[in-house]
Amino acid sequence: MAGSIPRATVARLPLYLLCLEGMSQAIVSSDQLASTAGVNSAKVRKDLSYLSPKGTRGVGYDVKELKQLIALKLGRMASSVVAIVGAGNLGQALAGFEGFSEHGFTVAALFDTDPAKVGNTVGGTRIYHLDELGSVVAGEAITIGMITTPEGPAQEVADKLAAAGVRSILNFAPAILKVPEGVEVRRVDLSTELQILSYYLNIEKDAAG
Amino acid sequence: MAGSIPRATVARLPLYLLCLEGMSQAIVSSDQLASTAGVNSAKVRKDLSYLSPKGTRGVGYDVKELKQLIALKLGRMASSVVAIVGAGNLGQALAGFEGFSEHGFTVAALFDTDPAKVGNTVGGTRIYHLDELGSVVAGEAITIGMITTPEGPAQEVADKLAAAGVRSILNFAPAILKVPEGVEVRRVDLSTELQILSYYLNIEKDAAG
DNA sequence: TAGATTGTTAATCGATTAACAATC
DNA sequence: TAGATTGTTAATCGATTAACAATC
Repeated sequence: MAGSIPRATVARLPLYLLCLEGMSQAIVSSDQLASTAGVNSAKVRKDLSYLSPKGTRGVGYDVKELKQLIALKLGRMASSVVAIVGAGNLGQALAGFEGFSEHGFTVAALFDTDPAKVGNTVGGTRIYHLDELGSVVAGEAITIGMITTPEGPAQEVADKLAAAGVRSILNFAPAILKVPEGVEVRRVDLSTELQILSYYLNIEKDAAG
Repeated sequence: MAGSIPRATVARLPLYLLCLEGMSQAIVSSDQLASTAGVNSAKVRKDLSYLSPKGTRGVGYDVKELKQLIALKLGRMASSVVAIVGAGNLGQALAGFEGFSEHGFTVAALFDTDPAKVGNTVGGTRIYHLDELGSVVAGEAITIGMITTPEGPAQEVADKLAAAGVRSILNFAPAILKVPEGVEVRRVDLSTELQILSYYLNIEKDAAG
């Protein structure tokens, strides 16, 4: 079963893909990939073994084959359609982010409640009113939702996304969302990241001082 | 020594803080905090025990006291000064992100190489030329750098930040950065997050179909 | 005292990695 | 065959959590 890949391994697959994309060679060894990715080579081999063995002993892995295999496992072959809720600075920035299309994601719609924004387009993507969420999600076959609203409306937006059938949410709002069973939420909290950085900055100072 | 707090615990402290900030009550039990944060209550108690015991048996934790204690441990009492390199959509969005100032971070400068942007201000923050990085970092006492450039120049920017004495980098570019010993990098890769989401989206479909 | 909840121990779990047989 | 590197085992490590004595 596909679900038997450990979460830690799944989280590293995009990293390996990123490393492979920057390589010009045809064959790569686990040692090379490991040092590029900054991890242990045994870990690389173990991680890749979940994909079904694709390396050649004594030689290494075929870069092109490996890229396809990882992309396939990540479900990237069938392009996913994304909606962004919250057409503020961050939402608009994400709507224009080229990295998404490079990895098989299409931003099909932005949503907001501001009448001054609704109806406009950002980089070719139309801004709809939040009330239209249900019909647009269905019409555009949207499977991933990104929440870029402030903290206040985040939970309500999550509820609407879940009700519309969206099962994957990437949450940029500084809020802990309650969602029904079966909905996967990943939180990307910029101040959390900064606070973690800040902690290590300070213990370094302590150690030095 | 401060560094003896496990990395997994450090990564959860901002989450607890976020949960506590949303609470109106004066006292909270590990059970309540755990269910709000979505983790096990034994984990909460263990995590908090690294801060030095602050709870009262039979009662719980004082919310206000706990907030201050976590903030203190995270080094947030002394506000950190941030530079953002790359004044594109994402960089400008981050420069205007209120969440930073709410958590004791000040964005002191943006950097870019585009002559059309240099000299402008975004939400009160000035855009400098990348060549001025060294002097501005020193002058503004910048300790954290955020890289919001495309993949191409990301490594060069990291080199310049490290050379300027910045020891904490938050990297939004889809690139694996090589940095000197002692520099902490956290990568925030939006397509990585989407790919992980996409994986779980697909195994769910497999299980259902 | 009786009830509640912490702080901590010890068992468990899962992830990491050294080591090496398999094999190209 | 000799050299290299995979795939996998088994040991190790660190994080999680059930359980409970301590104690408010």
